[in-house]
Amino acid sequence: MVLAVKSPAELTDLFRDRGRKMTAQRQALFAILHGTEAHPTAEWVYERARRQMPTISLRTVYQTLNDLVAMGELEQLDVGTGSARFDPNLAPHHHLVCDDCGRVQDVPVDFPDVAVPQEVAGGFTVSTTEIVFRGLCATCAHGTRADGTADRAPSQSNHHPHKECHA
Amino acid sequence: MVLAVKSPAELTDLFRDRGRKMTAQRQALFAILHGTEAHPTAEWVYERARRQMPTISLRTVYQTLNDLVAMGELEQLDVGTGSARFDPNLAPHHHLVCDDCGRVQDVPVDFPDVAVPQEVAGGFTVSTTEIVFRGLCATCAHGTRADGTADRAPSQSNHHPHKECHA
DNA sequence: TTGTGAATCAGCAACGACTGCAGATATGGT
DNA sequence: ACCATATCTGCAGTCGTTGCTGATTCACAA
Ligand SMILES: [Mn+2]
Ligand SMILES: [Mn+2]
Ligand SMILES: [Zn+2]
Ligand SMILES: [Zn+2]
Repeated sequence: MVLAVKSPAELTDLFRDRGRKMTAQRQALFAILHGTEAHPTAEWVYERARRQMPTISLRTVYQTLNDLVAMGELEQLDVGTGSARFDPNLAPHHHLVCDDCGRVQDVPVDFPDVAVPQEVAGGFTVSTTEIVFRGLCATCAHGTRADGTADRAPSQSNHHPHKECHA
Repeated sequence: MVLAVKSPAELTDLFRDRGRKMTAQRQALFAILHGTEAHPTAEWVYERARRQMPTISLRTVYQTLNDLVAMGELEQLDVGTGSARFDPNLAPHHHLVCDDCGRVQDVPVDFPDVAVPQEVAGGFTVSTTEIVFRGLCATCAHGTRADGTADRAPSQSNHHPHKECHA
């Protein structure tokens, strides 16, 4: 575990400080987020929340996740797996992404030499640097046959993540 | 200009070699792709194609772009700007992305030191490394006021690219 | 407690990007 | 010219996400 989102109590205070109300829905979502160190999608958070609160709406999950992102308590990433991932790790870091199942794993390593040389920047002002390493996770790599062909959708697959493969 | 997609004639040969037919639609699209070194979206290619061939369908544009990607003559990237970008530059390189207008610019620089250390890889097999530098392009940076606030949608804007800002 | 107004929620329609489908059309070898 | 089939067009459908709106709930005060 590297760094998780703040505790439900702390997030509650943050919301209250901003003059916002506290609701059972937010409490439930805060607890779920605090209990995971993965990179969940909105849909995954929704499924989790529904277990405790069957009437919660997907709309509210998106709303709350967006609020937390706007407050800087959660980061949103788009690694091209179809839906946005929400990252509780606020420390600067990079990611490994499985091309097959969509699993996302932190790479808490700093690469100080990575910078855009003046001559190619063309007036661009760089504020963030995101590195995505793509490949196969340990689980998906095992599905490779001796002849090198994979037993799963190969190149431009839609790589729909397997259930629970939201890490 | 770093590297453009192959000429219409060469692409035609490639298609014919694979037993595929040549059509006016493909010819038009090949010409458009060969004439741009930017990172166009399917929609942008469609608008261009429509000028010469008003009846061409967006479906055909997607089809052809997908075909070229499958043949390795074009690369597809998702930099989180809403729609896929198609990249005629097949040489390994990275990208600068404007958070405001969505402009994409090549960074033809190799960073040999960027690798995932064994201890954090967790069994992952890395096949590609993509670096995205985010910030503001020269044009969008000019819209900043003296007090530091921007005159455009700030943080979580939908960053709809300006028209023609497809570079 | 009870009242009040604003914040929030649930549900559903709509949206943008993209794909599946099927009937119409065009290609290229004979 | 003829035919088999690759391709094209148009449209419906999917997926992730957001807009809208009436109903509900919270926070605070009377
Ligand atoms: Mn992360
Ligand atoms: Mn490029
Ligand atoms: Zn995997
Ligand atoms: Zn810009």
